[in-house]
Amino acid sequence: MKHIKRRERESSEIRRKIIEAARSLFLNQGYAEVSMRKIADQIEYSPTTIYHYFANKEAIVRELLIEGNSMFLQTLQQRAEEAQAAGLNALDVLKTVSDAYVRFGTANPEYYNILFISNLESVSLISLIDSGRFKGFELLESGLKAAMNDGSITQGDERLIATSVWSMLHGLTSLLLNFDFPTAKSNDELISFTIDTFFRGVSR
Amino acid sequence: MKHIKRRERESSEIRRKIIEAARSLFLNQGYAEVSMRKIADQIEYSPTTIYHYFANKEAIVRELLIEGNSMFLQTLQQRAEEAQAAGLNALDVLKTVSDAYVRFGTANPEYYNILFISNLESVSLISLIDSGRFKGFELLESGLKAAMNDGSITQGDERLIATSVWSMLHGLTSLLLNFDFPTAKSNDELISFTIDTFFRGVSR
Amino acid sequence: MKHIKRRERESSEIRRKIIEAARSLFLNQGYAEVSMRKIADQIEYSPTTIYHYFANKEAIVRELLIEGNSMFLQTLQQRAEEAQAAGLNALDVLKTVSDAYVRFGTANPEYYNILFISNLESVSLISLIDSGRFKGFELLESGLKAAMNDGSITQGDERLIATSVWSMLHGLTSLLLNFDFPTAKSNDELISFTIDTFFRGVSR
Amino acid sequence: MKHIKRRERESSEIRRKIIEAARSLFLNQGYAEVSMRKIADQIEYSPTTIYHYFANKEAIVRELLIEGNSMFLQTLQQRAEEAQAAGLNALDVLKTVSDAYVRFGTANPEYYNILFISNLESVSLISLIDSGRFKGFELLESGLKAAMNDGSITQGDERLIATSVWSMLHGLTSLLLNFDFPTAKSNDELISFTIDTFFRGVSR
DNA sequence: TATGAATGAGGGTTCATTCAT
DNA sequence: CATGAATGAACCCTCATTCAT
Repeated sequence: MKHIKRRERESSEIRRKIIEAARSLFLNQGYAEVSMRKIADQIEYSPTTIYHYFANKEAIVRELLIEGNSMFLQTLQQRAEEAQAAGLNALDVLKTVSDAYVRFGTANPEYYNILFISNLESVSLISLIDSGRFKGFELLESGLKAAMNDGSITQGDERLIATSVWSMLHGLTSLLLNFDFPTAKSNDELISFTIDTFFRGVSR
Repeated sequence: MKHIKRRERESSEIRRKIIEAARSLFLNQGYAEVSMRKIADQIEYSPTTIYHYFANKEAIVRELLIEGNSMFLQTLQQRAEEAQAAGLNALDVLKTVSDAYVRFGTANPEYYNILFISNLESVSLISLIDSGRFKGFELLESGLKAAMNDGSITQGDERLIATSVWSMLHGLTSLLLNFDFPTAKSNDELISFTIDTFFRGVSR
Repeated sequence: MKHIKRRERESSEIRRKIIEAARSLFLNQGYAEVSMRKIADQIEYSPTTIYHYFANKEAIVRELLIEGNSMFLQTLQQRAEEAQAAGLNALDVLKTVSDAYVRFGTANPEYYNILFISNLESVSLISLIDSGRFKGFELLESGLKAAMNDGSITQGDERLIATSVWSMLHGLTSLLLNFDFPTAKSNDELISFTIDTFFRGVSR
Repeated sequence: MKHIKRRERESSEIRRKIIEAARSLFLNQGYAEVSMRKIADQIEYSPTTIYHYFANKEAIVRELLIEGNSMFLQTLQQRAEEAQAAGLNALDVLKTVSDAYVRFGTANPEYYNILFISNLESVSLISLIDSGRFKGFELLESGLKAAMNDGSITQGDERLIATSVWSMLHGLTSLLLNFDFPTAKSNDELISFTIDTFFRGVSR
């Protein structure tokens, strides 16, 4: 009985509305500035109603975080597989994934920001350790290892290099999200130039 | 308030205390979590007193932003001059400045975060356009131009490259600030590895 | 609700569950801290369901009060009868009942507290006048009369003496319930000492 | 400077009003039913104002508790001293103090209830251990010891006897507070009868 | 029968801010 | 110059309860 209850509630339309409202509000105003009332107002329900679907404010962000993380990871993995299927070499696969990282972040600012801004104790803990923010990291590490093995990049500590790559990608994404650069064209250029430059730096 | 000269007010000791308390609180708790009362408590004055020195909460952040920006720029410029005085070539000067960027950011998280996190309408606007966050950028651009001229890096659009460098540096700083990496030693490694890698990518 | 006979509803299993959950919750958390939702959660039904069986929160307490009162009375009567059957004299019967009073109270804190703490207007009114909290009192009065008649205690206003005994017993119970006294052994000692002392005071 | 601030605030008239309003509300409605808003309404100030004088709701009860406790103790001590000064023997002093206990409780129901009902973690802890609810108890113990020494009551474990006396007194007070007994006259009778009876039970 | 949906009222509390002194 | 007093608005959240199904 409980399962039915839960499933029904999880697929509820209102639940969806709440999540969507929250996503857009969190994006535009930040976690602290978003109140349950604001979410309620946006979906035109009473604040109390929200508590039928989520235990508290944090639960909403947690859901968004998990959702965002899962989408993020899925996107990266898919792009990686496509690239491999297309016969790209390890280095080009890495570049493709890197590109996908930045593009996901800039295309889904609401998720990317939640993913990285969350100061929420429980959320951070869960997410960081548990919910696989590092699975994307592992993808990176294994990609690097493959590229080292096929000789396209120099040998080295793959954990260090992966962190370094991540820094670059996060910086790119973050800047693109937070500053208005002139044109979309220059964004593309910036992304590919930065990625190319970095990987040229570790290439043989 | 009327018969006090502006200079006097600005150099007041209490004003200093407010700024310092705010800086440390913003750092530890984030903008949204810091209240006027908390600042007042910390400096052991009444909340009202703060309003003698600042029109409102935002004015405090604005001041911090300006202060932080100025310190940031000064630090970068100083390091650049030192490096030039020491006879380093253009590329090494660039690397030195880059290193200084990350180190300032990680050593002064209170400023760096305010500089970049500010969702404050007026602050962001002012800061970006007005208060010269781009002066640091110009430093970068001119450094790159010099390196192109002396042939240590490849020719290219210096605006694009500067943005790219900035991305990398911001990503590094941001990650170092927001995640706990194992040891300080690995931080140093990460910084120099990333910077070296990037510049190797644009080197001849 | 209409086509169900009252008896059926009253003997429903869910009804029982509600009462039991409420009893234990009231005990552990106090009336004000217990919510319909908490009761519902405990029995794994929806809050709404409770309203099929009870008009409101107060009705639940009222029921508990009546139930507790009946159990209390029954226990006291049974002990009195047992004591008489065992051939104890009137004074010893009184002591036995007194002992039973305190033991019931400490063994069933959930009932005892509801019986005496209820600030609920309607509950208090009903209970005091209606629901026979005084039947226990009558038991006491008749026991005292018997002891006066057989000469084991001094003559006197039995209503006054009964109230006095009740005070003592309530005080004992209340203290034992609300304060943690060192050991169970000392509890027994305290009970028998107090009862003995009091009755020695009215003995011939 | 801080001391002045504090002293001024502690002697503030509004603070007094808050305490008085709270005292009467707590008495009539119980801790849980009393809200900051209700207190505020009663004194015709905004709820926020209360927070200028008390950190939170609990702090108000704590103050009442301490105040009540101190008054209670003082009353008992004073009566004990008076009795001794009047040349009463140890047993009569004990009876006088006992009488004073019940009379204080019934005359100050708001304090007595707070003193004994407080389920508040911190309040209970402090009060029970710290704030001297047991100082009254010590008074009792030393009174008993004196009476044992002068031979007016039987030898025995004074801790046990004191607890027993306390039970009786608390029971009396509690019943008198919670139930409406017919007349004031019978209250007096009940009190003296109960106390006399008990002490006759431990007399030689 | 039992429930999911929904809410208005109210809970304690914190906030930035104003104003008279 | 600094403050104490005061507040309205908002915060997250829980409550008992109703109603249609």
